[in-house]
Amino acid sequence: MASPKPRVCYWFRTDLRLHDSPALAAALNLKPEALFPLWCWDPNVNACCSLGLESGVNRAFLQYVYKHRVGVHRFRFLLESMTVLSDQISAIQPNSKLLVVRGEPVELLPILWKKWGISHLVFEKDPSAYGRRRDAIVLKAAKLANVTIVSVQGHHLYDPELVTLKNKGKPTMTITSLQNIVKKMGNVPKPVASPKELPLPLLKGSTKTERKDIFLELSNALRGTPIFSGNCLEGDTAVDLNSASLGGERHLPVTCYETVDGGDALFSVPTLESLGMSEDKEAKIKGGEVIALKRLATLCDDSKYIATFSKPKSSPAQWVDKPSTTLLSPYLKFGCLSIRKMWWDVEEAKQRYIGAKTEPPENLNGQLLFRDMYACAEYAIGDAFGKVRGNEICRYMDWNLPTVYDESGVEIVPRPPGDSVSESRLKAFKDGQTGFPWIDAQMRQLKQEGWMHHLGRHSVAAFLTRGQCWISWERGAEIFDEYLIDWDPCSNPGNWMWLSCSAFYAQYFKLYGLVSFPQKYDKTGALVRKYCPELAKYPDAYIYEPHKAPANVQKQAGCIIGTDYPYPILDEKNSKDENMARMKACYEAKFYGNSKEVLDGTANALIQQLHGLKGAPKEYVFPGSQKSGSASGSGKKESKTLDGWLKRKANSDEDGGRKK
DNA sequence: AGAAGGTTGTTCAA
DNA sequence: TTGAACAACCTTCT
Repeated sequence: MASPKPRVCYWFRTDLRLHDSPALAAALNLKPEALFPLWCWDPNVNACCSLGLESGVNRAFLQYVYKHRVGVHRFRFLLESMTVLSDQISAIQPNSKLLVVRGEPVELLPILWKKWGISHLVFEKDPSAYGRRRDAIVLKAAKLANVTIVSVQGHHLYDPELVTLKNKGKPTMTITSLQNIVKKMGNVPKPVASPKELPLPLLKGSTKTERKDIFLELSNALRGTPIFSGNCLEGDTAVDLNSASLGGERHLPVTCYETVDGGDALFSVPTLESLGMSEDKEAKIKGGEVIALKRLATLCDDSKYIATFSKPKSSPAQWVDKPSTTLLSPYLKFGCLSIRKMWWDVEEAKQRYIGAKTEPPENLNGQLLFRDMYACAEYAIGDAFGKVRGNEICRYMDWNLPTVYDESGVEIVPRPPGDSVSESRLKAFKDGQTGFPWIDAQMRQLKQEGWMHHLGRHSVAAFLTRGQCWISWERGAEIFDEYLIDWDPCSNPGNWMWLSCSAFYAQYFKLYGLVSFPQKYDKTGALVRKYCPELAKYPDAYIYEPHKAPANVQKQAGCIIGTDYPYPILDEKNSKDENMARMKACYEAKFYGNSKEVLDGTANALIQQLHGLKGAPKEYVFPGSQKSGSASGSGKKESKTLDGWLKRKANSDEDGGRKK
């Protein structure tokens, strides 16, 4: 007896493209009689599917949701990418498009399978810890529903699962070790052809031919499907999980979950307004496969640029309008651009160039290998990769503002405030108000554009953690998570651990200067002038340290430090010297995220015996500054500092007592 | 066990 | 422009 023809649901998550999609090719190889291109818009985290995150299947998972922050730029980029994808589908098959359903994947998919008569669910493998956990649940549901799941690697050069297997389950901690492993796995697979045609998303036995009728029929089949009740604004999860971190950016009512299929606009892509945010017309980095491919092609036309690219030499002092790097990371993140296509197009352009060429790890494809390295390390470590606690590769430091856990090891969300000096430094960092123009310009660009050059990320990450502020890298990673379009669950924590010398990198005596480093690339401070316009008229000599400018220079530049631009929040050199000693102590202590002393809360006391520093950092008052009228809020009263210190001390005593 | 290497520091002297 | 001192970390390879 011949088996019935497959009816395939293709679930888009990490792969918003049609070109070089091995998973989509696998779906079409099934020769399905119907193909449903699906996107599940998750109510708990909104963008969670694409972000490789867990949906709110139960309360334990919601813990993760609380921690997740998505700013307006990433939402916008995602919606644009979905719209372009839908248009690309319609360009091949005018009577099909991206079918966006609003609801929990785990709840909605079984309903769709049944009502649309689906036999196969096909998707690109999501190797992140959360993706794996979500897909394991979907797999169970599929077994019950007798639906076959086909999952195909496509988000990385090599399958992190296979690399980890070859590495005996260990995380890849250096780029050379990754290179040695993948050398034995053969070449990066060549891109597969884009589909020329797509089957229609027709119900069983349907005779519909008109576009609108087809979608109406699909919608009618879903009639009576309960609207997902877990809207983040209701019930006992009554925290607007994203809005809380949007810094007031959300000011419209969230309406995107009022229907399962988008109502009259059948299966439409949600609008930014329906997420409670307003349209951003100034946005420079636009989503979608079409722009991604065009950008890659333009870059590859310049074979000299491709063949001689060297990351350490690319300038972090050039900004998003004319970056020294490719600006392709947002497209790789959402799968608008296939990483294998990029790899081979870059190789081809490199072949074309005559002359001295760069090689991995410094060259472009070397950068792609780093992305794989972090993905493989995350695969081996699992959930703990994105945090300190429980993370076996993450060296433990007695950071200020650590993530706080209750007695049973559950994260307390939202995080209780830490010492007031560190809290105000963290806020100044996030807002680009530290009084260090190089840091402030980078951070303001991040917030404004959703992007920062890789070496700029290095500068600000080192500054916030081991360099100056001694604030936990988890706080910095959260800010990046909120603002970066290209935020990735592997690369971002990985790089924060790198820069804070928690993992992957250990030469803590090498540190970026807040003046020397940017001066290497640009003595005129163009990036500062662009993103800190109040400093635009400062002479080059003071552009990276305006607080050193004499009063008459400040006056002439029309920007008085302490009034129009903040005093530095700390002394760069003093904090650097102190923190190097702290790093030495932490390295001596040899605690990791999974050490007993970390889990039982005794690690800090032991480390502090080694470096001799106790309590919260002292408020820094810029020498000669007036106590009043400070823009950065420096110049707080001494008693307040002492207050914070006492409070922290009381807290830590209590913690110690409780945990022993 | 010891040496070499590690994508991407700074400062100063020659 | 190049190289050494700074103070000395880690992982990987032999």
